[in-house]
Amino acid sequence: MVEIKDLGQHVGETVTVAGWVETTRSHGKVAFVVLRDGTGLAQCVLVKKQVSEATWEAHGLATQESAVSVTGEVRADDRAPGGYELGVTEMTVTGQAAEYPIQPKEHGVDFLLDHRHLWLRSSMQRSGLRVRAEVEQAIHDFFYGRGFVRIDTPILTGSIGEHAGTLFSTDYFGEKAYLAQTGQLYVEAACPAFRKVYCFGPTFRAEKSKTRRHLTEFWMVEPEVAFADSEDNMRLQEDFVSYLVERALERCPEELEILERDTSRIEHVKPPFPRISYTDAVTRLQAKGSEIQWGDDLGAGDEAVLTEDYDLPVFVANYPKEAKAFYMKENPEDTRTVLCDDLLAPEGYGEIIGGSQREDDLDRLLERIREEQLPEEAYSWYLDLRRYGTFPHSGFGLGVERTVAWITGRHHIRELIPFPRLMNRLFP
RNA sequence: UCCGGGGUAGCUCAGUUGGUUAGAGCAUCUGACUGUUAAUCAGAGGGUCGUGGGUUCGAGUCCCACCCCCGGAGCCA
Repeated sequence: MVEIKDLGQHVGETVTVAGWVETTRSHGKVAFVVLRDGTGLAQCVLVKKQVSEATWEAHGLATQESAVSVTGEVRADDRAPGGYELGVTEMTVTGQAAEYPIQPKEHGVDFLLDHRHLWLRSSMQRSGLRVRAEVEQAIHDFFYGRGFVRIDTPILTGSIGEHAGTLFSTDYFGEKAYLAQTGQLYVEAACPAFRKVYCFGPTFRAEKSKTRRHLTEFWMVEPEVAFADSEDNMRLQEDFVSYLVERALERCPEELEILERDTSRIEHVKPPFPRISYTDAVTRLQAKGSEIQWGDDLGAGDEAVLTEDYDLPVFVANYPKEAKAFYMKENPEDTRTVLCDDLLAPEGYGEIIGGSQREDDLDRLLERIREEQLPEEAYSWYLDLRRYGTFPHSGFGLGVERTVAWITGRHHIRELIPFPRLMNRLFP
């Protein structure tokens, strides 16, 4: 059996391909079947006089998305999508499809999400998910190439990452367990073992967010580097994000074209990215008429205003302590703030990275845990990391779906994960 | 949780100041056609107008309550 992507190497030969019917067009004595096999599309041409009765009848049974097996001669033809077509000698329907719910036309989002298991077959969805897969591979390649060790962190966890209110809880043999909302604390623990580590997996947030940027289950990659400060951290981030964009451009040009992505918007994404401090950002926003006060976290509108001046992702660094998580290191140059950064993607895609230098001083970390009224016992093992050879270290988390949404130019991140979990959607 | 929009055929939608038997396109089925590109043409079947109540001679349309969906805010990646 031949894969459709290789048809060009078999011109003049008789081959067999198998796949699913995208559309059929019948004309009485000649019929066209467009076949998708997962590697490409091929137009199959049936001429009534030249095929058996069984094969001619098979085209009538080949309803949209039926699985079929087709044998025929490969020939080059400009009229065929892809440039090659199959002059059919034999076709059999191996899995006839019932009336297919998704038609080649506009559908509502709710309907499509109800049929996500079928929607995956559509060309835009195939393209978006293929870019996702490429970006995920690029993530591994980037870190592997730089000597990082991958650490798989637990999904079921007893300790808490950041804020208790946004955790999913579940019963764990009579005890309460939480679905991880970050692997960070665990990669910090692995840092003294391997120096440079990262985790990559699903994370869970029970936030009641209904926006195009939110999922309750999303994938995050979180590197952690020993002896790296906040500046080193941002340099790693811009190198990393640039590499992901470059890989998608290099290896998914067809997918980006199907997605109608204007690639000129991302082709120049290369280090360095602009950096502004939180304090400067507030001044700038106030000059533009924002009501924001120093100490407030940046709202979605503020982020949009800040990014509109750039066509690169923008770092906003050193937020007020109160707006950020307990584990971030105090900024020695302005103790109201912490050494951290958010990376805001252009074109309104929002925050794709949150990173920071970690607090490595035991007493200050303890103080912050108490200030935030977090359960101290649950963090005893995390505090041990400061007791036994504490060291400066930094890391960040990059949201895969938001990043891929930006790279592909898709409006909503739910299209960039195979089976999105949203506030009101647990099926399929 | 708050603000805004919406729910009519399998799907996407139209439906006038309340008025006879609720429409269109696509999909499905039947027929015609030897080169289509979301083929075209002719015909057919297909409806609990989100749910419950109310006003009215008469409600898809007006009123009340509830359910569900979408978008945004907050929160975050």
